[in-house]
Amino acid sequence: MRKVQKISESEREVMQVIWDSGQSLTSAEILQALNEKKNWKPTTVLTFLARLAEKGIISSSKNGKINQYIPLISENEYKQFETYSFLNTVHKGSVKSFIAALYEGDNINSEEIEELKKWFSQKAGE
Amino acid sequence: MRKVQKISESEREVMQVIWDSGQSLTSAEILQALNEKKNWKPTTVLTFLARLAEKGIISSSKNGKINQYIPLISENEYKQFETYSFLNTVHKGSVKSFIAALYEGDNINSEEIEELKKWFSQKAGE
DNA sequence: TGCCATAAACTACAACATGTAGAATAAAAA
DNA sequence: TTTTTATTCTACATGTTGTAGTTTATGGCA
Repeated sequence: MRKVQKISESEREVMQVIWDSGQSLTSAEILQALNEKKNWKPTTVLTFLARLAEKGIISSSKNGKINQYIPLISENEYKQFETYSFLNTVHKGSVKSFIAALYEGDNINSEEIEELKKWFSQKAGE
Repeated sequence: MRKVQKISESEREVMQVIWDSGQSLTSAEILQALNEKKNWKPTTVLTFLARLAEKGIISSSKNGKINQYIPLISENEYKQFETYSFLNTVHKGSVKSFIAALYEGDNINSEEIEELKKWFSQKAGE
């Protein structure tokens, strides 16, 4: 995973469309997918795409006059990057601190705890 | 926990001093504590303190001409807030997605997993 | 009691991020 | 060749952040 840069909320929404599609998309396709939820002008979305390219998150390749946009990093890779930064800045790198915050803040319920217990048991055995 | 606002990196460093002290501090005390690591002018730190007060993270009460700065939310409460926002924006609220990102990104080692397993066993029994 | 040191408040400003989109350009279609 | 249209450039207001000088208020001291 090369040097990733953080993306903004709007950029994240654009990426979600691209990641969800599982393939490369044209701006028209991206526009259409965003159409329902967002009220962005086409050029606005194009700006986001340009910025995502600058940030090294996607690349665009021209096919005639139409661009194909393809992710350079997967959603998972990006999440890993964000998770890692978050853990370090807010929790000084401590996973335990993170889990404790979830627990104390009631952001995790007993089902999730059960699930995680299973998950940990399994992983720990590997 | 009232409506908390996110704080910047520098503001976080100032808060760390206050939180670590476990009591209310004067700006002089804060300055001194920051002195070793940071090269901030006194007024710079005062600006951070003012912004922290605006953001509702601390309050200052005047005692003569000297201010006492005291946290309005604890470090844990703040971490809970940040953790909650992070989980929602990056992981769509899924704890499992978070843990998976940690695991896949090699941000958690087997000792930590062991530790968390214990932690979960204990918590789940409560 | 009036002056002075000093703590705090106010003001300032550059750099960057973000949302927003019009204007210009390039290239395909008619 | 003219027209349509996708993409690139340019622009700009607003907000955040780091940084700190200037002004004001106030308690201590002469």
